[in-house]
Amino acid sequence: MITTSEDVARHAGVSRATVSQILNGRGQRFAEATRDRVNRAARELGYEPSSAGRTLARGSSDFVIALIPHTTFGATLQDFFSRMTDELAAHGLTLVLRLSTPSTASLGRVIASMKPAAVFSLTRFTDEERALIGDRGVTGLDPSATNFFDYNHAIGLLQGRTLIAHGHRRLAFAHLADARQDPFGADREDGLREACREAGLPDPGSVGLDVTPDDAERALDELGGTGFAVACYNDDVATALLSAATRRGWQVPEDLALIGMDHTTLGRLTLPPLTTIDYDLEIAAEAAIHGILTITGHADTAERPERHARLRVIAGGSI
Amino acid sequence: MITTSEDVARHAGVSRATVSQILNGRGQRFAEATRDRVNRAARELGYEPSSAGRTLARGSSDFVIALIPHTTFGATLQDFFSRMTDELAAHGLTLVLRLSTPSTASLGRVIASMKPAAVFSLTRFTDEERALIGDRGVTGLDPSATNFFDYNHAIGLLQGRTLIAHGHRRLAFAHLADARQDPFGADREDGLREACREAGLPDPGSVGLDVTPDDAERALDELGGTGFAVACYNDDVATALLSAATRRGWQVPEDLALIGMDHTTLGRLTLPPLTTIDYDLEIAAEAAIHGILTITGHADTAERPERHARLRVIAGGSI
DNA sequence: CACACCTAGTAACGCGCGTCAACACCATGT
DNA sequence: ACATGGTGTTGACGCGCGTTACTAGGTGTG
Repeated sequence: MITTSEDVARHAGVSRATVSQILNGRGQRFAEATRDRVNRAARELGYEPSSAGRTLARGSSDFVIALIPHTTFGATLQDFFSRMTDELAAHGLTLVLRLSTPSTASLGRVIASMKPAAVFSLTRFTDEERALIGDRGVTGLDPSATNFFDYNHAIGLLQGRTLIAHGHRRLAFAHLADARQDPFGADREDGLREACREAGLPDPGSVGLDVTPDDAERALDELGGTGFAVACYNDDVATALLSAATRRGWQVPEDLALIGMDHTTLGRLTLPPLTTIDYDLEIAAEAAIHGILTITGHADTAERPERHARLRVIAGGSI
Repeated sequence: MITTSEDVARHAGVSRATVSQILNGRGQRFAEATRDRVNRAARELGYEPSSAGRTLARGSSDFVIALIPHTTFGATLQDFFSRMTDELAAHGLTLVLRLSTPSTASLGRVIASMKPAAVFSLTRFTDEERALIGDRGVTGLDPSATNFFDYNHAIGLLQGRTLIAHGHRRLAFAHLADARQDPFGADREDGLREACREAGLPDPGSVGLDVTPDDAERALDELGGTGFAVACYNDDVATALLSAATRRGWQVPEDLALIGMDHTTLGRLTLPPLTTIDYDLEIAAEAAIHGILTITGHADTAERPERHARLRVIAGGSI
């Protein structure tokens, strides 16, 4: 049931070497009739080269490992990876997803055994991870390698500027308490801090919370009363704070202003609806894809997508 | 930088065949001293067998492909797959995640080239998928193969019984309108229908909606007025309906009763908090893992986890 | 006619590994 | 002295593929 290049060769009446070359782009050297015969045979037999054989012969596989952050994997991220999967597949690369676990041992084993063409992560590699990848002779791609998809600073900055433009002057950033869930938090808070500096405001405060009624209330206490404008790690955090504030009888945005991030569907359902930031993953995906194709030597054109992050403020009623 | 079994052999002063056998459990036949030398050498050199070589020699790889449904990939599912990753790794299997795309072509290519030990899916394979997998001589595992993790019928049933126990008599099921996002909907509605039959009630109604304010309102209209008790596909759907009902001035649960599913954090934040169902993925994970180990011939013990779904109703204020 | 030079295609090798028949060695029995 | 039976180890093969040196046949050139 499994078709090998040998089968294709026999079926086309040529040698295996011929098949291999024709199917791998080195086909100019052959007569057009032969090319056609081979291509047709491959198609008719449903031939799909064995990844293992190919890997062995070439020294590295066609797999690209994407580390997926331990954060909610909503529709946006799904589309992102879905897009990447298709685009890379068009270049013969197979995207494979791995949950990024705290223990790097498992990642090390996978990299060593898989010999991926590249390792990709939306979050910055830890030093451990970087070492692991480098040691195996694999190239990694993370936001630090290119600024194309490091929008997190820009996100915090935009949140800050938006709040400030609305006249808010006491700013704070709300993280997710669980650090694993908060992979982009530090960068975003950085951005917020920069916005404060620009406006001559003191550095923003910082709280961390779980998305639960109780912990949101605690976070409100930690913040220290009303009058704050909070840039939230994401819409879930904003929703939790909004809910706690409402229960407490605070008016949003008068007593507490909130700006979220992600433009989630649930964020549109609150009262007031959240003001939030929309993040164009389309462009980020393009950048990531281009980066990977470059690394793996598949980049067809030298042109690189120069467009920058397209962040949009989605007006709600929470600031 | 890459260590091969040849290196290990040289370092331990034995042949490659010896290394291979000792490292693959066929080591009883060797002297203990030799075993130790080989194991130590492998450890010192950080040897990790090449997946490609192994695959080629054995005919099938150590990869297990998990198709992840096109639905929100929240903390629960993450934990589920995280657990599977670790557990399978302990048996030498590498779990690899793939987004399940509508087009099966891509999946076919991946299966053909990867020769996975198994393909796993939380949702039932489509006929296309099943054919694809079978043709390549790969075994698949989906809920239909074992009832261990097909809890969806049970979920709908429990939602129905719970609503009925609270005195509700006009029931309906609320799907997500986007079929891709609603992979478990049909099974759950089935369960709800059974609950209605049990109680001698007419078949439940059925609506589909997007999680947006406007579409939730439309769904309320489609339902046809107040007095319904709605079993929702998940907490997001319930939240959308709750939000729309509140905006419309309906009282929950008096005018509209809602029961969700998933016990999401955001569902705890609404007013009233959602009554919902909690799903013990731990047990489902065990079942799935056991299934895969059986398929791949790695099952160490014949004992199979006999425990059944542990579904719990989480009391809120919405029914 | 000898020679160089293309064109079209192939034989042969090695990638890293698992497997198994075969072998060397030694102790035991006859 | 030789056969017998372990025990411990290895040589050699093949998995499917990409690659390279090479051959066979044709086409000019001096």
